[in-house]
Amino acid sequence: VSKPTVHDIARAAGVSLATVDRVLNARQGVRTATVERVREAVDRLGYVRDDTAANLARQRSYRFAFVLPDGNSQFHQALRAAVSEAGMSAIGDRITVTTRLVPEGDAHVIAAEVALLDPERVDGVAIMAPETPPLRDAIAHLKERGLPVVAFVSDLPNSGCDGFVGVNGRAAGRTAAALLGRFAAGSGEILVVAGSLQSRDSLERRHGFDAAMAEAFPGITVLPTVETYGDGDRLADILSAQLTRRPAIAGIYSIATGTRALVHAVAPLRTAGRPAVIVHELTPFARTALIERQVDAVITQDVGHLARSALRILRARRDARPTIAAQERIRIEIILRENLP
Amino acid sequence: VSKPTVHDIARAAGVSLATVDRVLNARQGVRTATVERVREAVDRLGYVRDDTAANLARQRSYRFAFVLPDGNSQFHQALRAAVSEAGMSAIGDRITVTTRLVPEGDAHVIAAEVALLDPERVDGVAIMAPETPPLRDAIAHLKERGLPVVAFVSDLPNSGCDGFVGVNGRAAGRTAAALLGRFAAGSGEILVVAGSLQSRDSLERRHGFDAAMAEAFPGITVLPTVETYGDGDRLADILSAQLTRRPAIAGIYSIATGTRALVHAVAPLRTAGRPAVIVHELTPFARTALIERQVDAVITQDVGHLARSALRILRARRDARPTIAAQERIRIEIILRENLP
DNA sequence: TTGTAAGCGTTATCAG
DNA sequence: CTGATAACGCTTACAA
Repeated sequence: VSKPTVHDIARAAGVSLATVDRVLNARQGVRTATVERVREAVDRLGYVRDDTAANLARQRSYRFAFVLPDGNSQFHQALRAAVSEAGMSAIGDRITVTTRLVPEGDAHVIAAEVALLDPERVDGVAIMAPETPPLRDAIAHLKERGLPVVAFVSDLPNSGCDGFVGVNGRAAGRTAAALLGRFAAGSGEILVVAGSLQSRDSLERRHGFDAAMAEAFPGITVLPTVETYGDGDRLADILSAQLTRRPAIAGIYSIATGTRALVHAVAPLRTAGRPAVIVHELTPFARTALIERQVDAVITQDVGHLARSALRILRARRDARPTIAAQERIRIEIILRENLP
Repeated sequence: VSKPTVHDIARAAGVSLATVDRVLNARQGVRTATVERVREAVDRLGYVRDDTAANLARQRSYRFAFVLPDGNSQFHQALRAAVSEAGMSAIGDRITVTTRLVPEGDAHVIAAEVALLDPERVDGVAIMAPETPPLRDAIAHLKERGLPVVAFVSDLPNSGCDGFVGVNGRAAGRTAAALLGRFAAGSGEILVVAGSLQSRDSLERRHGFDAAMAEAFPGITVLPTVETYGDGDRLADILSAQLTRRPAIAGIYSIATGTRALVHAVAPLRTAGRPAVIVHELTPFARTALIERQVDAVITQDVGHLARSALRILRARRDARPTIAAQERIRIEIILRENLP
């Protein structure tokens, strides 16, 4: 009662191993009648390909390149660490990962770096970068050469990528709103703070946040975004001014980078957990802030999951196989002090 | 520059394949000097064994058995579906999964079923059942025969299992408390409802819930548990009586089974989302209730992740390999309407 | 104590 | 269009 192999199929269908292999891998050059005969044998015997044997024979190796921003925020660091770790533990599966760091804002340098990827030496690419015309061109160029490309963390909806590994920004913003609206008991004012509001991600979050607030918490007023441009002192000044001048402020939402400065500025002004504070990305800093009750909730995504998922998708694309959708969907996670992993 | 193989090692050490295999697998019958020579070659060339090839040659297959309760709640159904699905997609990795359903409460029948598992025909076992003396004995018996056993969903801390795949019940209860306390704005009364409060899981959740409430929300009173024993009408009566008699009720926590009856009873009595309702396990029913705003949050665990993790751990144990701890940690997930997967 | 050779279940390269 | 036949990297009788 052991599992049927290609030999069994070949015998049952009265053909050779090679022919079985051809229909199994949808190669051409087989008569339709023969294809049918093999197909029939396959599902009569309940054949399933042994992937480990297949991989062994295929001798295929997967060289994947990640293009990541060189930013030195804790989130960026965690992301790079996760990619590198996923790469390490995937080496047993014949996959090797290389990472190219690119300057965060420079569209041309990024595009140039992507264009530099040699389809002879790379089997797939994951890119985390803002979508720009030069980048689109560079990606199109890679795809012409048959390279699978996935958007990583930030979506690239108009670049014809083979997939997006990350979360929906609007939904993430909506989630923050639902939580903060309740934490603020449905009334008062909300301060939204951003290191800078340039990125598409922040904008999407902001849209989702505003929409959900308007729908579910009409009693809440969301104030215009405070942008800090990385200036911690300026932020501290603004915040203390706002918080004393506007006693109705019931919640603060750190929508993008700059969480650290924000928390440092707000923490000394909080009393009995008010105003409520919600931030993005479970970095070491955010974890500490959660434990010390300086932050009430963190909306995050699992960087390990992101990295492993990108690898699985690239490999599947490379093998022209489908992926398990449910396993690859990245969750928008809500972390409180109590369910900290 | 390709990865070295046993052949390379054999050549470098001036011995045969078989000898290399012997020292690689720590088999005896090799002169110490030879062992040394091979060892030297191994780490000079940086050899790492190709596990898939090894498993292929070894013809190793993994037959894993899941012992699951036959309960017909949606959570139980989802769990069984997830196990079966994980089994399906693991068959390419030489893993075959069988499931034995056991009556939920009957310690002796469960133990008997576990004792029935034949170490000749099964390579590992995952068990979801309450911990009882007969079950402990049955597990001890399996482990004597060298079978890996993991506790699934419910921990079996005193049975000497090789691992636990699931979440910490106290932490789950704490999470519910943190959320419900805030949703209730920190004051008022909380009703805790349970289909029945027998199970260890419910007790752990309740302990965590009470502890976290007392710590963080002194202004909240948690009322004694209402047990319903599956009687929906009785529950509806109790709830409507309580809710009219006690206007201070600000939140309801469905701690275990019986969510369905609870939501049906409470929904018509809710106004403007008060009292807040939190339940466990993201079943199809809970999902609908979330969407229709009859429930405010669901504390859950990913059943697909549970099943796949159990499989990975059993396989690793069987191969005497370590597991990636971070990947196997099951998260306590908080699901709102906005971050519904 | 060591070596030889035949697999494991696929895929790939040739001829026919 | 189809079929032998040789890999892939490792394990494992069986011999020496």
